[in-house]
Amino acid sequence: MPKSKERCQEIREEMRNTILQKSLLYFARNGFAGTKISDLSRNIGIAQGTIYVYFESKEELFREILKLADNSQMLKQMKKLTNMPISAAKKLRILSETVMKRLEEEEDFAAMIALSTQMLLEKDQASSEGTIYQTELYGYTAKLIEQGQREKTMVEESAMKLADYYWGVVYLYSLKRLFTREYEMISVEDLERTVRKG
Amino acid sequence: MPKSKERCQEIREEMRNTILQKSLLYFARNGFAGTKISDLSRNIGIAQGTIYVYFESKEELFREILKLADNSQMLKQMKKLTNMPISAAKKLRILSETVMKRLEEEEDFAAMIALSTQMLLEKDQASSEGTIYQTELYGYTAKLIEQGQREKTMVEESAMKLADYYWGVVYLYSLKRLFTREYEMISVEDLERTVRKG
Amino acid sequence: MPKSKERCQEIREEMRNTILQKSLLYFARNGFAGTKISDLSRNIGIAQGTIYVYFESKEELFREILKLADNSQMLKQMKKLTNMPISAAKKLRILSETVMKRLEEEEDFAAMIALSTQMLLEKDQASSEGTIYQTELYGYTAKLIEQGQREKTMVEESAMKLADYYWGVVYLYSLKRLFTREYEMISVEDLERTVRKG
Amino acid sequence: MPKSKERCQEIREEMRNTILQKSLLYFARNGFAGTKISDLSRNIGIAQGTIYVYFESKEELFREILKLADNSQMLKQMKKLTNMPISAAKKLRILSETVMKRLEEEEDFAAMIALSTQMLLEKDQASSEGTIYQTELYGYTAKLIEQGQREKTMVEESAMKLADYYWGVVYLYSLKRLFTREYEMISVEDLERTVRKG
DNA sequence: AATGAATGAGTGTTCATTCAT
DNA sequence: TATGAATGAACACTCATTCAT
Repeated sequence: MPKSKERCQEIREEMRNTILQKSLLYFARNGFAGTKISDLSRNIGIAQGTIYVYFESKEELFREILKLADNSQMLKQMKKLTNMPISAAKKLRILSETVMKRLEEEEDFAAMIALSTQMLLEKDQASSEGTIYQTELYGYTAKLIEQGQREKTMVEESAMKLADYYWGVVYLYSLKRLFTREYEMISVEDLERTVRKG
Repeated sequence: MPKSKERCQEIREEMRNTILQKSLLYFARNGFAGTKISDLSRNIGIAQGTIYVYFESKEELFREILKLADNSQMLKQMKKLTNMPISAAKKLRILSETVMKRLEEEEDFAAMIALSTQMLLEKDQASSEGTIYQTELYGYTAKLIEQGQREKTMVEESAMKLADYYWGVVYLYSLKRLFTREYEMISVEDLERTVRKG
Repeated sequence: MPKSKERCQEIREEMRNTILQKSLLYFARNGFAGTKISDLSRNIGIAQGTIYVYFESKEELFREILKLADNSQMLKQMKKLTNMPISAAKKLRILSETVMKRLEEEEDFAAMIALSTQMLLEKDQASSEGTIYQTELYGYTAKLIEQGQREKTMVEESAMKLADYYWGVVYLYSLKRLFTREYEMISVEDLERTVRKG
Repeated sequence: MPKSKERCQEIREEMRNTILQKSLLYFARNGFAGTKISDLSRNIGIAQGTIYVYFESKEELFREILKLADNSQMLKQMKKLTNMPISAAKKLRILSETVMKRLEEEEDFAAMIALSTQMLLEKDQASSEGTIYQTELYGYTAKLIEQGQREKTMVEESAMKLADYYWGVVYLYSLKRLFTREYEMISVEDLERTVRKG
């Protein structure tokens, strides 16, 4: 009596997601070289071999995690925000509140930010796949800042540099979220001061 | 012409420093797990065995590097700054200018900041040796901020949190300095906005 | 309509034989170590687990295959041949024609020869089960050759050595049959020259 | 005091050859899949890691062994033999005596024949590198046989098929040499009967 | 002191086998 | 009974460390 094909597929998908999600956190905290398959599998609660049922190698697993960490969701929100008929200051507030809330509530979000920003940092090659969304995200943020500059609410400097600064600080507090138990999260206002005028 | 004892000692000291300095950069860029002794020694231009003439193990080498990265020099400047009879805003300017200048000019400084901040992040145990100075540095910075708060030039929030934020941003741009070839460094004003009032 | 016990048994027997026959070829081509259960089951067109319904282990499956490859049929023919009142030369011709015909027509025969001869080669221990028939076959062939030596049609050398030579060449062309697509099969006369006098 | 570059190179060459030679026998006897690096290194009397100092992988080691087993020496002799002003029968005798003598005296020769013939068998792709010499060897042997056919001393059949048969028998007795302790080696005359007329 | 070949414990990966469905 | 996902022991390979030179 063979298992139903559908149920099988379902189980596979479930396990694959479990591995991806747990690995996301593990890799974000320990880095690629610092992650041992033996530790990782123990952490997930499966046998080492099981990982290789779903992924060809440690490297492939890592690459798949980076795809997850592409922040396409964040990007989608940014696009929507861009087209809204409100002031840049208000847009920034919405963005910052969303980001800080997710950072607090979702450990995975922090891990995704951490990993994708690290990739952006460590690789000068613009070709790396997982970073397309990231740089696009920066682009939209820069546009938001430019609007703010026209409205005299944002600092008069290279918008791209400021966008990079803003998301850099988000990266910084993603690291804090991931590594330290007790820490003081900065406020939305603190984050906004990276780009806001007086 | 036998070498004098002193000359011998001198040569030893020289090699030891070369190893430490080159390793500092290598570890800062690749992390502890990501650094192979084989790669490291090739990068330094010596044989693998030579490292073990000067250091007992990879771990000991790393610990010695962390000692180097203790930023005692920065701390000394902070202490001096604290006692100067000038406004907090001016003190902050002096500090920020020094930091940004060193960041630009000395790659080693960036590496030291990167490593010591990472240690602070990754280890919740306050006991870790290399981080004493670091936290002391934060303490002095908090005092500076508190002065600024009394003088109404600094943001009215937990001074320790703000100090942490300030040095966090310094860490962020240390990473940029270490990893990316082309990047826009933030200005002293950008850095100061982490703690300064409008 | 519940299946009858017999029908059930029949189906079992059928599957078991399918596995044995397909495995025979697979093992003959890839060797024991070179055969993966995953590849083998894919080749047969069943799930990996199914093999373990019929056989306890890879080793047991291999042992069962060797039993199949015992060439008892060949041996029976040899016995019959031995007692026939004809010249050794004629007997040899009948044997050789049968062998070469089966080699050409039945891939399984080639696989059986290949596996059983390999066992004979690789194991010095005469105790190994699957090789009893084989050595018996060699014995009867030696007798045939001895008759030929008396009749002056066979080479005057150790009959056992010549029998071994004869079947060695059969093994050789079993390998060709198994591994190469395009090859020239030797003729019956070529084979017979291993033992026949000019 | 660094080791002299020359001595170092020498030591490396020596160890590399030891590994190659010992592995040749091990692979010939156990096949690629049946050879474990752990067993192999124990057999050689070195640590597992040492193999990877000299070869990138088990596969590369095997490829290098196949290059060794290319029988270029045998080929050279064949070329010389071809041009000698003597009868094909005499050439065949010289060839056969050389081959049988080496088979008896040099276990490595048997291993080389075994491995290179197996490669020839298992790979239909004519592109495989290690088999160039082998097929060339067959070509020269076929020429020798053709000369014999003109001189009426060799069997009147496809010369290439006969050459293949001749070397097939050599392969067969290489296997016996490698696998069995006590065996009767065929005589030079036995071997020659593969191609010689009455 | 400096070297780099050799080592073997430790890591990534495979594969025969099990087991819930 | 048949399945194929899950397992973990065994295997290939790496790398921090040692040691003869």
